[in-house]
Formats: sequence, structure tokens, C-alpha cells
Amino acid sequence: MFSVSEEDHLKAIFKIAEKEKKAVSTNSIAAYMNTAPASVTDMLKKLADKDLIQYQKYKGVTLSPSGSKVAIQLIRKHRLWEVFLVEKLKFSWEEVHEIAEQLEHIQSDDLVLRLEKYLEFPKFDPHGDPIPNMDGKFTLRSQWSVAELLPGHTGIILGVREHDKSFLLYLNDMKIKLGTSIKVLQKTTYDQSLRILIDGRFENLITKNVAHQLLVKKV
Amino acid sequence: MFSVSEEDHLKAIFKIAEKEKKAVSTNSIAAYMNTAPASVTDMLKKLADKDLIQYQKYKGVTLSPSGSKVAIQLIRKHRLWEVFLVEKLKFSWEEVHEIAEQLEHIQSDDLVLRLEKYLEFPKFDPHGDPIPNMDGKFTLRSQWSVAELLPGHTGIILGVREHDKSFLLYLNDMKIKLGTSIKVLQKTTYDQSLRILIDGRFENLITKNVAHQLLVKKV
DNA sequence: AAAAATATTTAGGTTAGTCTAAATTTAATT
DNA sequence: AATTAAATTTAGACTAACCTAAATATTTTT
Ligand SMILES: [Mn+2]
Ligand SMILES: [Mn+2]
Ligand SMILES: [Mn+2]
Ligand SMILES: [Mn+2]
Repeated sequence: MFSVSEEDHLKAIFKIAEKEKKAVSTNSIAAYMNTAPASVTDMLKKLADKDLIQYQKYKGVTLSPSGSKVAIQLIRKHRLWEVFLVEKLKFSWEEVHEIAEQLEHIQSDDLVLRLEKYLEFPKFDPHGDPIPNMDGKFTLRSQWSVAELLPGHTGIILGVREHDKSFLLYLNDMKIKLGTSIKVLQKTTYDQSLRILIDGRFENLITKNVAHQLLVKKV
Repeated sequence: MFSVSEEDHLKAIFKIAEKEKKAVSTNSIAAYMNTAPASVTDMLKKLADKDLIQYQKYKGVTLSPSGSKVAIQLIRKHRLWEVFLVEKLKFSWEEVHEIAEQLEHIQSDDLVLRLEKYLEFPKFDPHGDPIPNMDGKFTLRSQWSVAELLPGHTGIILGVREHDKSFLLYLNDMKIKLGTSIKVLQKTTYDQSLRILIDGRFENLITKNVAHQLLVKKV
């Protein structure tokens, strides 16, 4: 139906739009996709022709309903495959993204449904990101970043905002994974760095930025 | 490393060479791949440049050691994914080929090794074809076609030569699958069609050609 | 409100992978 | 051994997906 490149562009637009609610710029897509802005312009014309996006020269783009559907289905497949790779093949959470980036493009509706069933309908992927259901609906849950926790309060890790491999390896080193409890012991007023207690056992210092990437439920 | 099209061409050459031991012709590859002979010629030049095949104009091609390795690794991945689809996702044997045709191109050596382990090192795929190991070695076993069985003798289905969806659906109808026992009751001298007993329960008539496609071990 | 800086598009080009039609080589048949 | 038929390659063309450099629009700063 759609090429790998078309799908990846639609996903990029979706993800960028998720953070900043305005129309998505050509340059932001190019940065996300690691391509030249001129290449993005070419693709935007094609996607607009197929009514997958609303596009006006120089004004940025938004996804049309059909484009949004393609993007969400792609994200659904990506996250289901990530669950498979971690739960069944025992990959670590920092290893799965590149492989899922390929697997998400396998075309077979039946495959996705059977995979989802086989995995017992997971609602979140190994990074804590919600997996849209068949109809494109995401499961919502209330979550805070560790940066928002007050000293003395504890949270359970639900997910991470940053998916960078080196960041995930850094968390591995600190013994932080999904389900880990984080108690904020102290916040530095100078640079907002935090002293935290990990699973009631390891004490460590993290920067404000790192704290911002860690998503928890309050306990 | 190699494109989907390059990989598929190498696999086609391998599979055609498997049956007819002479150099593989341009037209046979074109027929196998459903493309124009001219397109195959273009690809053969490219593969020869990369030393994946031995190619002389008008003389057909053979795989080089490196080309053979690529083809065998692709077949390995294809068949491992087919096992996954049937054993884990409960697809039927006639549904898995097209999906595996895509999955075989996913690039990750680690993925293949983990998948193989997860599947507990299967030696044969859902159609009874051998799965090459990491080093490209196929497991051999002695097998006969039902056409070779003498009346009164029985075999257990090990595999099928024909992978066509309609053929597999026809076998489903007859309750023939891997492991099924086939007893030859009678052979017609006129057209060599056979009356067979399936799993000791269903009697049926099959043509000589169908019998030729059914591979069994003698019991 | 000009000027300067930045973002975006256009112009023109490349490579991979396909095609059809024509030319050429090889194989088969008189 | 010619002639005809079949197989294969060459020539020329197209689309998708990229690129760089130049032109143009928009935004920001003076
Ligand atoms: Mn992708
Ligand atoms: Mn993820
Ligand atoms: Mn394939
Ligand atoms: Mn098979």
C-alpha cells in the first residue's frame, strides 16, 4: 500500500506533532529522518497528492485522518514487535528499536492481530509507551516525571521519554528499569539535580534532565 | 548489506540451481521472479560486479561462494520465520509464505540466532523443508515420494515439493499434513493415479503428479 | 521598515530497480 | 549448412528516493 519511506515520514510527522501542537515544519521532519530538507519537500508533495497530509508551501503540514491512521498503525506494529523482541526473544530494551524499525513495515493485517493475541494484548511497550489498539486508541494513564516528585516521595517507573541507546544503557547501569521504585531524597536548589534511592537499595545522583526523562506513577 | 531485490535474485538462482544442476538461465530467473528477462540481465551484471555470481553473457549464471552464502542465509531466515508463524502464531501452512518472503529480509544476525533458539532449533519448516544451520548446513534425511511407494506400503508425510497455496488447501481438504500416514492401496496402470488411505481413516484418489509432490518416510 | 538570518522550495542530478522494443547470439529444425 | 526459432542482451525510458546548490519566502533583528 505505502512505501517504507512514506510510512516513516508519516510516523515522523505524527511524533513531532505529538510534542508541539502546531503544524510540523519541513526542517523538523528532515532532522528527525536524517535527510535533506529538499528530500522532505519532495515527499510532502507526494503525501499531499495521496491526501495523507494537509500541506501548504512554507506553512508546514498536519496529518489528514487517513495519514494519521497509517502513522498510528505503524506505531502499533512497532511497539508490538518491541514487546515480542523483549518478552519472547529476551532482547534488552535498548536493542529493540532498530529491529522494530524494520519489522513495523511488514505488511499483513492478520500478522499484527495474531501477534497481538500471542503477546496477550499488551497495552505498553518495553519503554512504557502505549500501544494503540486495532482502532488506533491509546491507553492513557496518569504519570509524572521524577523531576516533578517532591523530596520524600516515591514513584514506580512506568516509562522513559528518551529512547536513546546510551540513555537506556545508563539506566541499566543504575539498575533502573520498568517497575523500579524511585524515592527522591533531595533536590539541589542550585541545578535541580536529585539524589534518589533506587528500589530502596542504591543511592544515586541524577541531573534534572535525566529526572525529566523518567516517568513514574506516584505511590 | 544487500537490497531486497539482490537477495531475492540470489535466492531464485539458488533454488533453480537446486533442481537443474546446470548454469541458471536468465529466462528461468525471470519466470521465477515474475519480471522481464531484461531486468534480470541488469541485476546479473550488478551481482557479478559484486562477485556474488559467475556470469558470462548468454551462458547463464552460477552462485559464487559468497552469493551462495547470502542465498542460504536468506532461506534459513525464511524457514525460521515460517516455523514461528505456524508454531507460535498459529498460521496455517498455506498462509506463511508471503509473510516470510518479507520477514526474511529483516537485517539482524542477533535476531536470527535468538529466533532460532526461541523456536528450539527446528530442523525443518512447516512444509518439511530443511532449515540450514548458522554455517549453512542442511539436515538431510532419506525421503521418498508417494509415487514411489508400492501398493500395500505406508509412509509418513515429511514434506511437500509443491508450495502453491491451492495445493496446500487441497491437502488440508484431504486431511493430509506433516505426520499424516499414507498407505497406497492401489495404482492404476492407465494413468498411475493412486488410491490411498489417509491416517487409516479416509480413502481418496490422487493423481500421479500429486503423489510426486508428497514426500514420506517409509514405515 | 529595512536588513539580515533562517526556513523552505525549486532546479537539476544520481542511483536502484523496473519496463518495452529492438538487436544480437545461441539453439533447433529443416 | 542454412534457416528459423528461442533466448538473451542492449538501448532507451520511467519512477521512487534521495542529494547539492541556488532561488525564494518567511521570520527575526536591528
Ligand atoms: Mn521504519
Ligand atoms: Mn518503544
Ligand atoms: Mn523475499
Ligand atoms: Mn517453507
